[in-house]
Amino acid sequence: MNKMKCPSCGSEEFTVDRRVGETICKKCGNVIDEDVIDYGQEWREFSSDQGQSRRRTGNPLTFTKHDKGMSTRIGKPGDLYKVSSSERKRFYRLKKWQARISTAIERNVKYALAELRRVGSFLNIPHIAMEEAARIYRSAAEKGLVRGRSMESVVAGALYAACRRHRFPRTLDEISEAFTLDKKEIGKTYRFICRELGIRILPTFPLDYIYRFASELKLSPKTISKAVEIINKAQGKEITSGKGPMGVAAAALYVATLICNEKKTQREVADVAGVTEVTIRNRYKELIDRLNLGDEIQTI
DNA sequence: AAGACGAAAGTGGTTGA
DNA sequence: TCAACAACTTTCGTCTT
Repeated sequence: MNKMKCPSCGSEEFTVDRRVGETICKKCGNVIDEDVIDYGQEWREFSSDQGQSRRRTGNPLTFTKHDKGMSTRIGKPGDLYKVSSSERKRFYRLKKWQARISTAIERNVKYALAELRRVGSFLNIPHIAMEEAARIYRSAAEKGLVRGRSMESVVAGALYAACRRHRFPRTLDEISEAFTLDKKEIGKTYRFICRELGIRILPTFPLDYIYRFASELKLSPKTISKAVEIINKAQGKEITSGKGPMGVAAAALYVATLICNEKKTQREVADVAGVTEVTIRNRYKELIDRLNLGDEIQTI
């Protein structure tokens, strides 16, 4: 191993920031080298077999880049003029082919992922769910499921599915608003791609929604924990099964605000939860009856 | 005047024959 | 493929604060 020297101060000590792939001089902070290999691994090993087969170098694989971050480009922009004129012809041809290899699917996925990133940052989707959504979209595109449907609706469906899978559910309302798409259409494509790709989506739980709704309503921690308590009790008594989880979450929050003297109107709660006041009323009546919450509300 | 309540009719999706 | 169905929505009139 030959020793590197910092060109500006001559120091031989460096730190390597593996996350961004930079080698930095310890003394003067000069960036000596960029794009160094990340020695970490982005995959998980469940057995030594798997570990062997997955071992590789390069940037981490990611599904949120259309080529999974593994693109190969023939020639940087300026390279064409560094070779002799006879070579240049061949070089040019290779470049052209490279462009052609990028098929219609790749192009489509590229645009789709751009859209996905836009909406993802708008809705603050966790990274893991974004990766999942990208993966689902890619599979859908490769199976030709996008044909006959709008690209956006498939992206939206993939995102919806990914969010639910990772227990960060977004409501169809939120997603349809972000995409400016019809709710029904997203629901339809969502079900379609889940069926075709064999994705099994479990029903969501009221608890998955509580924290997000609560923070949108700017509720105090005390009220939130009360709502969580109510949900847990309700689930124990099987009041929640078969009911829409968002309605249950909304009702629990509404009751919690009454108990903790932090009143919100049914309208306010209904709006953030994407259900109607009527649903809240129906649910919260059941909650009060079955959990004997009546006394708690009166003893404020 | 705003919020809560509840009845009644309508919606879209699921299920089972 | 169709009808029954459960949950939820929309709409609207009434009561309460």
